[in-house]
Amino acid sequence: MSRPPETTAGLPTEPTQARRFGKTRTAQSTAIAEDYAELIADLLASVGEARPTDIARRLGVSHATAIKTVARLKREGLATSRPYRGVFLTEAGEALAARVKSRHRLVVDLLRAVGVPAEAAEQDAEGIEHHVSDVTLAAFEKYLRK
Amino acid sequence: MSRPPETTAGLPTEPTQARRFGKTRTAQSTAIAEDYAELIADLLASVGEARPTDIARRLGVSHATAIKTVARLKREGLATSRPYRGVFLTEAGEALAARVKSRHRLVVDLLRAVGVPAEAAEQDAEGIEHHVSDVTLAAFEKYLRK
DNA sequence: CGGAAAGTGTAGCTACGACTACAATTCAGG
DNA sequence: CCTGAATTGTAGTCGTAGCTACACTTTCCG
Ligand SMILES: [Mn+2]
Ligand SMILES: [Mn+2]
Ligand SMILES: [Mn+2]
Ligand SMILES: [Mn+2]
Repeated sequence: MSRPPETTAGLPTEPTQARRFGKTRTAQSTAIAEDYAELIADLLASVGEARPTDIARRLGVSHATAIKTVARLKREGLATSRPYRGVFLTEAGEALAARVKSRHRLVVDLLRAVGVPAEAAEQDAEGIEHHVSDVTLAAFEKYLRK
Repeated sequence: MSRPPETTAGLPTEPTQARRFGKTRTAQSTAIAEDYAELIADLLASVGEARPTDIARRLGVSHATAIKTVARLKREGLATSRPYRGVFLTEAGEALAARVKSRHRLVVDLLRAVGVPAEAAEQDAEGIEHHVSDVTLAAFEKYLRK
């Protein structure tokens, strides 16, 4: 019943390290979808509609890029849209947006709690949020409650 | 002397949000270079050489992928290598590796300090480390010292 | 109500990072 | 020393995410 060690000579074991890097790569591929979902939900809630141009302006990309990525979200069952109408989220898309939003808040709160200035916390959270596992998230919550 | 507001109706202001997303995108494009630099430095220190196959195994990618990315590091002045010899780091590459390594450690330490279990901390740090600004890093250090 | 402006969509390009398949080189055992 | 295994390198393909340029709708005003 002995498992292989997780580290040798300072370095983690090969399979362990490969798994970690692999998960990080996966997270990066979902990061964009998550940001789009969150932003679309925010726009729908605050403006009432999510137009490709608005999405593009918010993200700081060209409208062509935004439209292409929305097409990917549609392919993945997260969004819907019809030509010259705004973008909407499917149930799956809304669920994702909700999860992402709460994660975003939690990460910002944790950063603030350990003394990170507001603007840096907001900035860094935008990237960090996509790499925080559920286990870590739970630890953040527990820490913040105390 | 009045600056434009950073938020309106819950959402950050357009230019603010666009800047944040843009920085996150940049961070993601440098993340891979950072991990390669850190790993090559570790291999050089612990094994004495950094072979493409070893790099590939550690990262969990094919050797072809590793070789191509090393080529990019060379193009960017971070690494050197000659056919069928191992990979080495330039001064710039070593400097990057050192910075990345200390950041990695700090992020893990911070996560552990707020109660994240060891393996989750290691896993998540691998992604988070690329999105932690100097300001946040300084805050982490200060928090850990107390 | 008819344009012009704004918004939307498409085409075609680049760069990156991943892969497989195959070619070339190095290196160890016999 | 020579030959086969391991390593290294290269070619070609895919998907994602950017961009600009251009075409097509919609919408808003005069
Ligand atoms: Mn984000
Ligand atoms: Mn976010
Ligand atoms: Mn990393
Ligand atoms: Mn790292």
